[in-house]
Amino acid sequence: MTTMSRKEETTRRLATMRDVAALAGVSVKTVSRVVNQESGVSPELVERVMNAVRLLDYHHNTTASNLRRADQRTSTIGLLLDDVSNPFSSVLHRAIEEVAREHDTLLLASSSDQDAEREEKIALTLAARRIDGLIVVPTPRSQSGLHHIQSLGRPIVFVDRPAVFYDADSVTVDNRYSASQAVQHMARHGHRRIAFLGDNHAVWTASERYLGYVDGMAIAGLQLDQNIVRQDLLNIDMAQAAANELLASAIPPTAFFTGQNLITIGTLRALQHHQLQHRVALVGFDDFLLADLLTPAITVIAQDLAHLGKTAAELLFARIGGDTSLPRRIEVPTTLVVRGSGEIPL
Amino acid sequence: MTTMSRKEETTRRLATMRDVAALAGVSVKTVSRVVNQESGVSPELVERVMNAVRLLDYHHNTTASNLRRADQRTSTIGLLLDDVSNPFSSVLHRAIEEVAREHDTLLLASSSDQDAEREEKIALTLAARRIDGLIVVPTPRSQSGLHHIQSLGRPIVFVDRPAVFYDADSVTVDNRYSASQAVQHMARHGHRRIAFLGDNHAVWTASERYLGYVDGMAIAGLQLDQNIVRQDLLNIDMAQAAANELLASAIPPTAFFTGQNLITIGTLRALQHHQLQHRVALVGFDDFLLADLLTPAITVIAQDLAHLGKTAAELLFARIGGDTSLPRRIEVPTTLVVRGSGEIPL
DNA sequence: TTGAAAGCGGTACCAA
DNA sequence: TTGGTACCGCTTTCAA
Repeated sequence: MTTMSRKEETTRRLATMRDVAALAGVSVKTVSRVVNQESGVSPELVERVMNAVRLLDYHHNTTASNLRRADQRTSTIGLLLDDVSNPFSSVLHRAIEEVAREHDTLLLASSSDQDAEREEKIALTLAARRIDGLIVVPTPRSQSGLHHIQSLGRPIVFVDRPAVFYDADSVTVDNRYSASQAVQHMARHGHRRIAFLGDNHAVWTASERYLGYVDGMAIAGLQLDQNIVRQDLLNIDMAQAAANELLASAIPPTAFFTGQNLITIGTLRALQHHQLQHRVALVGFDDFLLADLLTPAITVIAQDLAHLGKTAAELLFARIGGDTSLPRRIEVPTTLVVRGSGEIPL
Repeated sequence: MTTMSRKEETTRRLATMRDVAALAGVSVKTVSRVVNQESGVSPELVERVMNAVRLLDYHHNTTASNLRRADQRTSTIGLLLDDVSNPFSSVLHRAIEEVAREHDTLLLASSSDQDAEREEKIALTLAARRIDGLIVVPTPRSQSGLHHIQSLGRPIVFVDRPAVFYDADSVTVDNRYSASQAVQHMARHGHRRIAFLGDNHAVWTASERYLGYVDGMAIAGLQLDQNIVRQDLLNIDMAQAAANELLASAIPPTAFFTGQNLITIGTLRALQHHQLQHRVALVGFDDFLLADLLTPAITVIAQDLAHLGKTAAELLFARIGGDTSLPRRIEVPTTLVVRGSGEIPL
């Protein structure tokens, strides 16, 4: 294995099929056949071509190949997430990657930061790269940007939030039902004054979870009190502040339902600050690492992200493969994971 | 905004520059100029071309464009991580994405699962796509696979672990020094019997951290005892079992230095199981969400992953931009975050 | 079984 | 300022 100097490498032109053909003394078409492992080439020629490939360190050029190819596939799909670094997105990413690998497909992953403008810009460059399809967690004001992909005729599957196009697929969880279950769970342990702390209400999941909270309160026969409802909490600190404020109020809640990961953590901080973590009940939406190691351990509604991602990816590849059946709206189930914090009695 | 039926879309051929040129009544070259925002086209023609673009819903084809382009850039870089879903990888991913965005470059991200064979396969398909460069967290037995990228003349930057090519750049943290600091920190609080729990010793970071542990013990004047050293702990459960065993032994350690995230968590579980979390000291390598919310809060050596990723990405883009200076081995500093668990006295 | 020539959708080069 | 033509590296088509 000889390693060349950087200069030599960048100077030298990469070997093409033409070069390989010349060295092997065959036509370009024959090289193409061998490289693509097509049948019907004599073993002798295969041998000669392969030798030339090794000698010249030839590397196939997918880009050029795709240009002329009949199916126009790039073996690449786009993945547009809120933020590749948050646990929700990255676990989803991994599940999708596994399915993609089975289809010999690579992922162009990007973070939209829930910004529709950024989403559109990314969609445009993905369209220019002629991706085979897109899996997207849409931003609240999505819509127009993703149209670039659709007008290419490439399928889109929406994840975590419903499709913004009537003819696209989506895979979500039943946020509303799950949330109502969480509230009823605490009501069953005697709580009547259950607070709701929620994310940006413009986000579909957040509003659905709020509706579920309302449902749950109604089903349990409890009075809704807007004084113990706080929405649009965008980070840990805001959640912590909101929880602190409620805990310090005249008639504090005896239980909390938190609509998202970071909000649960912020609430936890507030409870610890007031030394109330063993007296006030808490159920959070979304599981998180170490939830079982805290004292008390945290009861949560867990989404099966691996399932969510796998389902979305399989749906996308079915579409890429030519499945033209009616658009589907798939809902994957959640699980109430009982660990302690949600079972603290009144 | 009209939405077409799926059938119509897949049937219809996508508009090309030729189509746009025909409709606008100009040459293809003029369309190319307008689309690429080159100067020197009369405003009137720009207008006509843009109208045709909109009318035909023309989308530029990067793939075809790159084929003839002089610089042969694909505006895509590869990112090869252990596992896109683990927090370490995904935070790194995000930091790199930010820098890439400034260069209008997309990321093809993949998980190697520390498997050299998988790494090679991915490297090969990335090479075929003619990525502009690669950022990689190499697998323990890397080497040959990544050669595919190098022989293309594309730069590689190694992250978290040293370069396997003498002429490539790397960005790491000083694992050995940091680990020795952690050990000395606990020694300063009176501990003499400090256990080491480590990851797969074939992984460079793991072995460096073990060496740092040895250094730290020596500097603190403490005796090394292999009975309280456990390596090759590959997951939370193995770490938990190892810690349990040590805690139940005749002369248990009074402090633990854990070489990695999941090992810290496994050890934590064991300590909680034995109700020893307030009596046995613990410092872990790598910070993690909620480390500050546990009781006691966990003292850790934190890596600045955003800094690590940003540095690697900037280095890569410098190389892509033509920087041919000598290979660099950059080390970014770590921080000892004091939170409680590491300061439990003997 | 093998190869020659045309063409995929653009850009480079040079002439008008 | 605008356009014609060759050509990027590969696949397709069709003939030998």
